[in-house]
Amino acid sequence: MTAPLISQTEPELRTEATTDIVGYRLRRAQLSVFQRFNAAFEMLNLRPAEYSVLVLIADNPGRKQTEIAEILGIKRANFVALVTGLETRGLIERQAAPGDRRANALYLTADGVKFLDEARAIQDRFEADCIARLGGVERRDALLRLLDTLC
Amino acid sequence: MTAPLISQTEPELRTEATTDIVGYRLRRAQLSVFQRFNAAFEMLNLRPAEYSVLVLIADNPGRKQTEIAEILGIKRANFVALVTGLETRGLIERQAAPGDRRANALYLTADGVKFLDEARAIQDRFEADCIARLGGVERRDALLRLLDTLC
DNA sequence: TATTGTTATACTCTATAACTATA
DNA sequence: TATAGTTATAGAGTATAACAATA
Repeated sequence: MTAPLISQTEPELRTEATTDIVGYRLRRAQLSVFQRFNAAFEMLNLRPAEYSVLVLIADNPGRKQTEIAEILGIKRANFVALVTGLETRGLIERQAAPGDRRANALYLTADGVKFLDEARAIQDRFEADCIARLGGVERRDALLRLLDTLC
Repeated sequence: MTAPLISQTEPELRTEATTDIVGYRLRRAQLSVFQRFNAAFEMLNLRPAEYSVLVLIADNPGRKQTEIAEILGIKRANFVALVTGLETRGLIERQAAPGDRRANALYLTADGVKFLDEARAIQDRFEADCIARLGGVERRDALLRLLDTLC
């Protein structure tokens, strides 16, 4: 019922004032999910942001770098290295944007399409695991709605 | 009902495949909450991790550096600079730990206690704002439960 | 031998300023 | 003059290895 007055092992720390806080729990959950994501994508050597970029390019071929970066909240200066990395791996291409010679239009390569097929399969399994942990699709949707109110 | 076949402004990007994902929404919500936290604590010049450290020391005076660091998931090597920063500001003290001359026992100073009073007041208002955004304490609790399943 | 605090180091992510070529 | 991409740079946060003092 109550804690023993004298603990024989290490006395527990009082953590409620720090841990019963929305921001703290959000951070811990996000770190945990990203760690599992990185483990799942270790063989593909793909970061969460890189996965998002590939999917966005696949679903919106020919868009400019800045457009893709903006959606993900990545500064265009920091987006350069990310795009260069994916291009060096042969997954995407920078092409001349029609009508604006300053801009790069982004496209998946054939290798990028194949690679993304694998990545999407892994992500689908990963998302299914998240949904299972949450206790079903309804609870996943409830979580997303709650998270949106915090943005 | 449906989108116009020809858009007169910028055609919208398809983002569902990236944005309807637990990890992505978690990251966006966490960044948003931390940005507001940092804005609220700008006048106190206090980071989220620093606030947590002060609260943990206040509620567990005399604990060793490693104990506090472990709870927050901070490597003890990285914890040194954080503790030194708070000590340099006169908010906490490293004292000799009784019974173990290797360890530092952490305590709030008198200034630290006063400072933490202010910080706690700000945090209480901040948490109340989070609860209001979420739509009440029940929904906040529901969110925390859902987040825990992901850890 | 193992642990505490520490230093050094490196890698990621993020933020800003400034340059170039185009618009 | 403004914008797209780029470079350089600096600051957080995080990770590992290694050392001295102590257990």
